[in-house]
Amino acid sequence: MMHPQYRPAELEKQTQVEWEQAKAARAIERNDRPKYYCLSMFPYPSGKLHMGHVRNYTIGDVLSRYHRMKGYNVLQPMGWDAFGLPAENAAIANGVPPARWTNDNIAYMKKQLKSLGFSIDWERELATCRPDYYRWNQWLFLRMLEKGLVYKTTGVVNWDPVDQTVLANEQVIDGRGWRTGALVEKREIPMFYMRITAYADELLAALDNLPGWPERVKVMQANWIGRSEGVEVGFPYEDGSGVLKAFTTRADTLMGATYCAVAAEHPLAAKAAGTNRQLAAFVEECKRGPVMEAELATQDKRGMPTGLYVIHPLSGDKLPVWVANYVLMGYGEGAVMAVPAHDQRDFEFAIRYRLPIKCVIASKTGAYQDTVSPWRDAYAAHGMTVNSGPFDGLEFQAAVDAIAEALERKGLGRKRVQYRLRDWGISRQRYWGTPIPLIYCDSCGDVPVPDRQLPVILPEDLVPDGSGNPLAKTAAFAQAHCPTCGGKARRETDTMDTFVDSSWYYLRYACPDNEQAMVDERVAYWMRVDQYIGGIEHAILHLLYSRFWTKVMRDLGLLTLDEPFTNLLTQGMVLNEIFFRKTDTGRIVYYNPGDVELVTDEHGQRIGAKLKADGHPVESGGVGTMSKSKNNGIDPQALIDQYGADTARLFIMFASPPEQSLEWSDAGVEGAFRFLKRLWAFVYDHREILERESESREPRSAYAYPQDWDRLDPEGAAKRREVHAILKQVNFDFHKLQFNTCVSGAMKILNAMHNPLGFQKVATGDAAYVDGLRYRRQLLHEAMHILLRILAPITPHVCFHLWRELGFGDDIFAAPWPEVDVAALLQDEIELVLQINGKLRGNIRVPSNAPRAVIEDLALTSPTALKYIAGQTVKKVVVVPGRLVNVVV
RNA sequence: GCCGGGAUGGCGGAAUUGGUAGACGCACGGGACUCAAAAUCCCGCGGUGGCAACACCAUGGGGGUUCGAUUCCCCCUCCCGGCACCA
Repeated sequence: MMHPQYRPAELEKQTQVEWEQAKAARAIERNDRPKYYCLSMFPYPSGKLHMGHVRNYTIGDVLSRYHRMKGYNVLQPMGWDAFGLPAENAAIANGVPPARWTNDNIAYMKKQLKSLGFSIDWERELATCRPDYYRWNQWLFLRMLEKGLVYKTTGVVNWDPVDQTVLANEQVIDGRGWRTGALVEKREIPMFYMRITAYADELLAALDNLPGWPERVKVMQANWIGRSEGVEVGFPYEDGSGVLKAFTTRADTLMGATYCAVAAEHPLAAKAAGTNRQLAAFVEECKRGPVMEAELATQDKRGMPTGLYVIHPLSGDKLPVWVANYVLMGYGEGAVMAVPAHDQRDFEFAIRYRLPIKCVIASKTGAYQDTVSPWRDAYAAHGMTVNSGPFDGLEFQAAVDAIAEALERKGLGRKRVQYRLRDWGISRQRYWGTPIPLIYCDSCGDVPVPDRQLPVILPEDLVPDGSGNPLAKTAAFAQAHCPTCGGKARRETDTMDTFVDSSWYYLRYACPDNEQAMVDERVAYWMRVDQYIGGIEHAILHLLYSRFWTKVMRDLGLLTLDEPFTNLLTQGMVLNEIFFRKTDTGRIVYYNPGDVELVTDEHGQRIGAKLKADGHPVESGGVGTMSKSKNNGIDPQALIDQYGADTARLFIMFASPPEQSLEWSDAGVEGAFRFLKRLWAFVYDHREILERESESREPRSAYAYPQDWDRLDPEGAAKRREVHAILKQVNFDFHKLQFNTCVSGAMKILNAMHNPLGFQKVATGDAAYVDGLRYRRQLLHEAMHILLRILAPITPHVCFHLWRELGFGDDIFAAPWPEVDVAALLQDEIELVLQINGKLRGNIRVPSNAPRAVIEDLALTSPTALKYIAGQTVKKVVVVPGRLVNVVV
């Protein structure tokens, strides 16, 4: 018996249990149909799902279910990005080991994901904090070490002197440690790096082979890699003891170089500081420097002479070498040739320290030649070389070529490509991560842990207290035997960056149970990921590292892929309004939108907002991403509890297209709920007709269109045309991933079915009427058949249930995707828009197959056209087939 | 500063990619049902003028191409995102 009311709570629960028992989402490798790997970025198990997760995974589930119905063999897996800092912070706060906190969170969030009805193959679940996963981080690390793709060198970290611990950038607030408030120092410690720069060229070039990625992500990656072509110039030291190397993209200005500048960390600076106390103090000050990158860009250009000189490679002039705070050690050679006339930074520096300025590039108008003064700027644009001896009179490229060639002849330079991208430092002085598999022996040195000793197990019972790394204090972990000599040795206590974990998890879903190998032939079956869905915040690092990792594994012979993700969808943020009040003391207090009521005028236009609790006004701070600090979050669980998963999914998919930001609206949620109630009530009201119609059909022909549709009455035929036109549009929109209009299409079909058996010509007892009724029932049956299927990926529970309730079949997700009956779209007569001079003036009806001349004739002789043409001559008639006629007079 | 993306009713958003601007939903107004309210259902709903038929205006602002522009081109304003002493 069908219940008259839509009651999502029990319906969804019951449906989920059935799906789980039937293993409906299980993915099995098979070759009888194309595969579709649909991947959503796995969550960090922070405690409970937030709205961003719900949106992300709803998009993934809609695509998965849609493709299943389209006949694809779909894999939709889920796992946990389970290592990382928050677990350690929770441990510090609550005294619970990170492992337990993490596992509890995973259990809770998994339950939440299930309650949303996502068709996830849980048999493939993985968590990066489990040894059977992270052992392969260690294993591949060792392979990369063997290949020279991992190396060890010193790196700079943020050091909290009170806690004696390393801080992540986000733990440094205004230059102080987040817990202790102590001034953070920069420290140099040995760290492991992955040589991502070796792949810079390929990572950049291959972006062109990713048509399924959003343009902005590709641009962001390209900027991050930051390729620039230039020339490396050697400036011999005055005493002949060596050469100072500098990289420049403006070799055409080399003849205008009047000094050289090096970074504070440059060896030359250290050398000069050895004999110069003042300089040593300055170098120290620069090294400490501002922590925030933004401050770096705004600070004054300052410097100090080293007292050392270099020789200009082409002119032979003697140039002073300065230490300057605007030169970065991390880019190029950590040294620049300074051309004040043609570089704004060098210009400001030269003005400040009264260094010579020499113009060697003339502007097109010749205006920028010799005149240089403190109140004008450097001329940084390209131009013609002047004052450059043998290189005079050349345009940019010619000048660069000539100068590079001259340098090369002297062995003091060559053309070179420089990248902004730096190698990836993966060492973290943290507990909750993958142990780096290395052992330090006093007699044998750095010894990699042999494969047979993998995994290096991370102890799970430690409780960090915020000071230092607990691994280092745990003898059972830190003490080890040297694999080579067997003597006493120390184990590496640093762990890996969690970006390592997420760089290859999508491969492991294909073979999570393989204990013998990192990947196997099932990876070849499922990869590449056909659709990847996640937040734009991962546009650079995660996606770049994953691409890098894939290429490394390819070069190690483990994969045959070049790229991991074919199509990428970056979903928009979930926003909500921000409400606040300023207290007397000027402090801002935020109020949750759920506790705020809008005040409207008599036209329903909002004029303000007030707090429900006290009725006093609150101010609106516009909309912003849902966050704890702004107190504008909506708990998905409360939403599911109140309305059910289908309503939550429907609202999220309907409110805006997936790539755009989504503004929360309680009224919108109500609207989505109302639609599902209306759908339920409609099915309830027509269930008997529909069931009877189902029974009258051969099961096999349930999806095929009968041949006798032409006996449908004209009004019914129009409705049927409308349904199929909507279906056509919905198919197009699903293909575009524009789900909001897919929902609107479903709504339109229900609206079109309003009063489905109503006739204009009511002739009771008339045989024609009875016959007509039969076709109307058939039309209703077909429309519901289509409606439920296009809505099923979005609101699976209710559609699954109604499908069965109406006797359409046992499992809607085993039904094929509905196809447009092109015959339904045909009409004898069509309506064209009639324009006069491009302005809409009316409509004309023409036979659908009318030739152009007939259409023109009908248009020109129509009463509307005659009225507007009156007395004027027709210059031209534009006919757009099937759309409009434009008469130009 | 450089790069990228936007701006459409009171609101979220449509417009088959150059062809009826405002689909669908929300909000609001009117009506039906009800003793009443909620729920539900029906009708209306960009602006201005008009009793009306209808006319004019309207896709951030200004110009252009075109029979026709939300869509293409140029300039400007504002908003969002990324990068940023990158030599």
